[in-house]
Amino acid sequence: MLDLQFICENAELVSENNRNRGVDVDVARVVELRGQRGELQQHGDALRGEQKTVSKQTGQAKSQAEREPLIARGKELRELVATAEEQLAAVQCELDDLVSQIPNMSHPDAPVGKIDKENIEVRRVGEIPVFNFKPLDHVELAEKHDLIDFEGGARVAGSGFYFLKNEAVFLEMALIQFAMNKLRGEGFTIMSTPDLARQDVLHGTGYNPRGEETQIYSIAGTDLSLIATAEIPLGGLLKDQIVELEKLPLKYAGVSHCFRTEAGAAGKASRGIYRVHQFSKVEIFGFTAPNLEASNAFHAEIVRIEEEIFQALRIPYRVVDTCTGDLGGPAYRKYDLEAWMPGRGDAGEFGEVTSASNCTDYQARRLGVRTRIPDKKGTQFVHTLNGTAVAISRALVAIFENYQRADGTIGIPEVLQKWVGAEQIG
RNA sequence: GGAGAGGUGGCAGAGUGGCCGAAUGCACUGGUCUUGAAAACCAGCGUCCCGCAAGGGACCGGGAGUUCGAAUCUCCCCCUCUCCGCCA
Repeated sequence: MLDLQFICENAELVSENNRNRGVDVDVARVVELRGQRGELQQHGDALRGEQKTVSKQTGQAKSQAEREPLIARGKELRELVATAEEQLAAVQCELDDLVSQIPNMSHPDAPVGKIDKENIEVRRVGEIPVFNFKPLDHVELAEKHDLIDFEGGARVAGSGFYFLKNEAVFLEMALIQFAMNKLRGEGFTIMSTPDLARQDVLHGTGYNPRGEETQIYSIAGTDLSLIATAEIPLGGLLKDQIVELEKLPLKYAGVSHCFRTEAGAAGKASRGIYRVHQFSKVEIFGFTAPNLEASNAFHAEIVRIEEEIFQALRIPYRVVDTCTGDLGGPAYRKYDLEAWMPGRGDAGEFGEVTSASNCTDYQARRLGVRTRIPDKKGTQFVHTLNGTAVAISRALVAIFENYQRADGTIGIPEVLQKWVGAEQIG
């Protein structure tokens, strides 16, 4: 959520940003509603002020005769206040609805574009493997080595679910171990998070469980939903808290299951475990001081760590600067890592494996995470950032496909071998 | 899941219908005193909304209700603690 005052004072700028992001919100209407809200609020405040005075006088009145006209006026005021509050609530409701649709502002250097094709490749790292045989994709490899049971997953929970089997299980745990150790070494507090979250936490982090095209599974009869990422519980961790400035930045790494309905993704359905309803992920989340120097620095740190993880796994990747139309609501700037996946497309393609977003104060404003700055009155919203350390399903695709060998075996990345307890599969 | 006790400012904790945005203590900030510190004393010290400001308003877990008036009474919900049951 953007600051309402900022929106109204920079209506043209906000509208332009909306256009760049492919979002259509009537900003002029927001300005109009804000004016109405101010008037209604002052009107209501005045009525409540009188109500307060009258009720106080009623309490101090000495006789019944003195009291009666005051009580009568009080009854009138109760009606008037109720009406005023209804009007205010209606305006506030429309205002909230519009404001919540306005995306964050964008970094001035973020590429302007509508779709992911317009993202800009920043750099490539690692050697794309050349095979002297026809490489298999991860589904074929998994079948050959009995690593994933898709039929069993479908029987239990439907299409899009799967069982990991054998070395794939150890690989999952090894990737989590590896990422968590790395992050702890970088000074992060490591967490294992709830896999469910309340409605207000979902909303605060920018996820909408009720929308038509929601990615979120909801638990019937409760206000809980399955989380789509540990970003949700980690963001909610400090909901409505005031954090001391000296404690920032707060750096967390959380492992969780992630659940996604993938509604609307039917057309882009892909083979195997690239796009699934459930996977495990180690997520990075940070709260920084409320200034761009602090959050941009932490953003760079997240990207550095993500790259170091994929470098350590020896998987070739490229870094992509996400264009405005592909940023989503909360991000101010976003970098994705795309790993080389030899089994994808006709002759291999890059596929997204991580993303790193600076959400500035957009999430914090909704979540109510604030800090105090000396010499500034009141509180300021902190900046929040999130990034993927490792999404297991996507990482497995990249590992299987890049590490396959002519003899049919699959190598295991050296840094994971001590946890997997083997050097290769097969 | 059952029974009970609770949820008040940064923390502790009083407050059972108007004099309460809220006693008191601790913490914190400034000052006096002191060579300095401590102690003592004095003063200040919540968040949010509207407003250029002066100022006004909201907030005692959340929501609805009763009342001229609710931290205080009623109902629903959430959370915490204790005990019992169940259970990884």
